[in-house]
Amino acid sequence: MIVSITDDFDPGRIADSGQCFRWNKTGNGSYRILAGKRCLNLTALEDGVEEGRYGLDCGEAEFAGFWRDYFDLQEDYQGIRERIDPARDPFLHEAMEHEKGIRILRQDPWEMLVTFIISQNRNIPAICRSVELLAERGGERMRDAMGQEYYAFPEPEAVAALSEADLLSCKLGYRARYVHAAAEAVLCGEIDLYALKNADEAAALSALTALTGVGPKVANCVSLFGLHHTDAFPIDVWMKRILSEQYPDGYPYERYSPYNGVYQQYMFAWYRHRS
DNA sequence: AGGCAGGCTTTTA
DNA sequence: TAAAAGCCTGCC
Repeated sequence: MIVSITDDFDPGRIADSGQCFRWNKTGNGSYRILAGKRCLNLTALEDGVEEGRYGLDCGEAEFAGFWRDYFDLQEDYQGIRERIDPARDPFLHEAMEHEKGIRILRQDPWEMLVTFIISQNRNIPAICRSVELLAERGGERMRDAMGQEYYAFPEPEAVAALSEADLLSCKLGYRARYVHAAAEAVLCGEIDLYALKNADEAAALSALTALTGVGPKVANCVSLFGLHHTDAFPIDVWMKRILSEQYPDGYPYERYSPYNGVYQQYMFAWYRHRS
């Protein structure tokens, strides 16, 4: 099917934003997107008809039932950008001008929990490789609409069933036991990730950080990318630099609520591209 | 109590 | 060799 997207939407910037690790570039303006058990092949159409047209290898029902929500298409990102006064916050304004097109995907909380546990102390290529290896070890083998093979993201049951050697072979290192513990915690009901979607932000963060290997940074990433709590504000080494360099007198969290996490994404991406 | 140093697997530049 | 979307443990 073909879809027209008029609001901010730049697949290249989303793929590069560090919120998803299973978007593979397959051509000029084309991406193969894996999410949970699903796969979507997306291509930007340069047919001169109008801007923002994309070809998708799924039908209307699949799009309406899953992908529209996944891309957060009901949200108005242009409106979120326009809340910022350029004179009052020139750095954020500059970041948004350069990184326009980023959206906060509505990804699966379990997938985000495991992915961001894996992310700690690693760079993006290494994270992608480990996630892919984990999917190969524990995920169901699937075929997309074109018959191409891929692996679903493994369910908690499958991850819990993997041996320590299996997990170590995914290049997880010391994170292997954290991933296994997270699977056990979900299985035994120690944490209910889906219930956290409706919990308030503080409750979600404290439930997440109670898990072994999950600190404030990972918990905020899971909250922002997996629970779609748009006020969650992950602070990593890059954001620490941004906050100290650009906001020495403090960052206006209150003023930017409830979209702190969205603004964080623009700043994070821009700071990395600029330096 | 709360802050801080050191260690941790592996990959990448 | 240092750094990478960090966290845990032990020590003070």
